[in-house]
Amino acid sequence: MSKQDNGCGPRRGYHHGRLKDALIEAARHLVTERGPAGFTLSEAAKRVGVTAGAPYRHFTDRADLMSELARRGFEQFSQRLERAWDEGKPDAIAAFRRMGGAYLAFAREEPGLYSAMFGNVATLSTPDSGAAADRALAAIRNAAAAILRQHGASDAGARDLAFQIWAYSHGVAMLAVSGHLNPAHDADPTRILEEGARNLVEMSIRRALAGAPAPPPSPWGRPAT
Amino acid sequence: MSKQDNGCGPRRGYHHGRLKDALIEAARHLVTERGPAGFTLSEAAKRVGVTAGAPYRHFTDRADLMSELARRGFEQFSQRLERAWDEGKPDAIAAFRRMGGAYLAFAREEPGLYSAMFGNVATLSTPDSGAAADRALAAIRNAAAAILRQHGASDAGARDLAFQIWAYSHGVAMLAVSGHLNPAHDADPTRILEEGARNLVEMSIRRALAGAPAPPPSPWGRPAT
DNA sequence: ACCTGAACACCGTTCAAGT
DNA sequence: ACCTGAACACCGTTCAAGT
Repeated sequence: MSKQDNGCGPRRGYHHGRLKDALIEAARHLVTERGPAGFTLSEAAKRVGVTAGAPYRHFTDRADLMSELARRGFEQFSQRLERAWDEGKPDAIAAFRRMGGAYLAFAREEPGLYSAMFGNVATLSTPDSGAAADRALAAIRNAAAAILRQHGASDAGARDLAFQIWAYSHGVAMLAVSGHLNPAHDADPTRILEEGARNLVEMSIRRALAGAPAPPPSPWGRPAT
Repeated sequence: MSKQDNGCGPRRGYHHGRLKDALIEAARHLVTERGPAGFTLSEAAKRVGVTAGAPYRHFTDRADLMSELARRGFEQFSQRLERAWDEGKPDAIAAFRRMGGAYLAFAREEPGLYSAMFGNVATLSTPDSGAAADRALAAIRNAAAAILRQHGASDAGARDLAFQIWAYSHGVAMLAVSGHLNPAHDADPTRILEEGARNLVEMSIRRALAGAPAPPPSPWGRPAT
């Protein structure tokens, strides 16, 4: 690897060497700077010093590159969630709160990447990126099950709790990233996420301990007696 | 209005007459068919039988049209939420559940429009569309306050509950629309929304009745005793 | 006041030709 | 095997010119 560069910036020789990685890296930067819609294949190619047609040797089209970017995003995302969880130490509740913080932090640090990951259906519905997304959900489900068990409840409701926590985190993250939830308006995303997640978890524990894993569709407001 | 058409399809005379409305209507269809990213100013112009430059007599640019589309979307959205709420009849809980159903139904019936509304920050951050969005949130907050009051609690926590419900509904709606939450995978969006929203509401009532409107940041899992 | 027509820069994509 | 160069259709945007 004497004639090729480090993957960032134009290269010298005729062949690039690591064009695929370099393009994805450039795409990540573009998406961070200008959002998923602002990303352009041509500009990514130009940034790594290559012609507009060159990417088609490595990706079938623009959507394919986006999908690969999303896949890597999900992989990184899952790792950060798992690291924050840290096997549930020192206890499931504390670890779970850390994971919630990591979720929101990722979305806010990389809003473009996060939007690309969860943006369009078609963009990321390749099998690979789907599997990576599943891993993130699995991390949440794993944590939910640990919390229920630690509180002496059956973890039968872990799946539902995980979906609730995921949807809630996603909603808070998206609203925060899109500016609908601003601290100035007395709506600090971190606080909203913490309190709502706590409510979902606590209620889930209560129901599990009450022995009604799937309460029938009755009018709510008070627990089914 | 003898020489102009009904706003859909090509017109006959030199002047269109209702170009602005016709363009927005065409945009709505395009966004429904192909998503917010698939919408093209040129095609909208072509569909209503006008040159590509004509829209610039009514909109400053593509983003301006999108913003106006989002504004109308929010207006419609707010109306549907308010209609579903129906002044809280017959009781706040039942009305609230109806509103949740209306929320999800809107997002699923008009996924493109919903994505456009909540998609990009810059796209809809005009004052007008912001105000329309606020109206939707106000409807939710109003319902939250009614629920708390009906249960003999102070409505001081209505604002927080509204944000929680909104974020949760948004998360479920987005995951459902983007295909991450599919019924086949044992994750029916309607059920997830119902159960989670119920948990948030019930927990909020419990806390309000316990007299702790804003619990301090203590490790959760059990209510602050 | 409202729209056309032509123009410009830019983008996605293809493909024969170069290394 | 990998990239260039030229080409095509398309898009956003501008603007002088038409009605």
